[in-house]
Amino acid sequence: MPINVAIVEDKNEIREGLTFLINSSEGYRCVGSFGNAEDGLAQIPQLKADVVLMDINLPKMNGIECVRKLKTKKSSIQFIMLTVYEDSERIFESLKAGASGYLLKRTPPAKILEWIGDAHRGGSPMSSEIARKVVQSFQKNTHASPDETAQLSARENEILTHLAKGFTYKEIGDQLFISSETVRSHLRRIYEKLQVHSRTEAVVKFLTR
Amino acid sequence: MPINVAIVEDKNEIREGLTFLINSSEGYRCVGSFGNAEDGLAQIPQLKADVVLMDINLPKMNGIECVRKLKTKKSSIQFIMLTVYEDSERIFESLKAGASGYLLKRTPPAKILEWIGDAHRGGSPMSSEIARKVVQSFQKNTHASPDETAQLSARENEILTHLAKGFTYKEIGDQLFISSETVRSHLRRIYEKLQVHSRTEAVVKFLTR
DNA sequence: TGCACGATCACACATTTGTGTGATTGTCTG
DNA sequence: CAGACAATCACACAAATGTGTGATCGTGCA
Repeated sequence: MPINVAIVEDKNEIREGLTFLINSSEGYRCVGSFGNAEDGLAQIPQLKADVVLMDINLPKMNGIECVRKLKTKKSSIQFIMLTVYEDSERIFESLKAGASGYLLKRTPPAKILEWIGDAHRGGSPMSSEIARKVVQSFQKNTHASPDETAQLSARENEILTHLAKGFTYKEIGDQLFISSETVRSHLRRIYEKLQVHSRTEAVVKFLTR
Repeated sequence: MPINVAIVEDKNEIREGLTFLINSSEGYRCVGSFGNAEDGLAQIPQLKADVVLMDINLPKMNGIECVRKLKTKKSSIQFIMLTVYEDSERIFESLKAGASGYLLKRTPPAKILEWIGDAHRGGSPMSSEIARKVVQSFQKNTHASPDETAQLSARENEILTHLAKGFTYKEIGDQLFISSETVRSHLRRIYEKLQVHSRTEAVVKFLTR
């Protein structure tokens, strides 16, 4: 059973090149190719596609929007963005929309087949430049500051976790089977350690740590 | 100028295998190999290493901790985790610690050289199984909920941004040149739209949106 | 054995917040 | 032009929060 691939790409030359590449390779079959997002959106759900190669820059609806819509209809399809854009914004938007891979068009054709297989097996093929951008956002969102939350005891962390869900002292106390006064005691220490003076500040430090 | 590589790996066989692989390849040179994190931590800063291959499971200090410490000392070195662990927790911890790549040990040796080059050129080599885990966390953290924060007006967003920094009503008013009463008015509408009843809940929705 | 420290609880008081009930002004749109 | 709506401000009162100043109990460690 070959891997069924569909293509959405507006440049004829590239689209035909990819179609030829896929059809002439053992184990791969191109089951459809479209020059715009609208056609792809209408036809792809009927095809037995396993993997879709999606260009981002398309005439009307862009490829990211197209993935978003298709993914909600047929979540089993794996989408690989195939594009020239290297900026973080487009990468993240694509991944959020449900794409599992993101490749630059300058990827050598031979590699593309490998990536398609990867995606089909549940991997997330990414050019390593792209992966770096993703990793960086990861590092920014998590690492960054000295992280004072590290000095908190297990119990204090537990309290803070509940605080970060918006519960009042009383509610937290009820859930942890302690009095609200105790919760306040813990909070006092937490504020001291985090050097803050309100729930909100504490929660911000906790969530963005 | 070859790429200088150092290795931290406790299994003699693997360490020697990697050393041989690197030294027998054009353009690569192994400038050091260590059987534990402590030795690596002490020696690597003196070596002119470009890329370090780091095992995670080491006798005393683990590889993630070792990367964290080395990265603060010599941030120009690129670290690639080379391990058997495939669980999200270790992957994320490594990336947060400053690793730029994460490869599974079952990666074919030939590929490893390619990955080292990738890392050296500023990429983030990752086995596609690993990339998938990273992408998934990305999708979870961003996508997900209906995002009620979308309905907020520009001004309301501004207020919320300040609120999320932990300022009191008075402080926010001063910064935006409006009275604290007005801030309270805005907050009232914000709470309504977000369906919450406290600053903390609002901030949580805002930060995790 | 003694002491530091985390976890628990209590009371008091000032401040901040959440919310009900208003009002005024400007802008945009059908 | 009327009506919707965002932005501004005011007053009042109850509830929640922040903080000072205590106490008790258990566990680990020097």
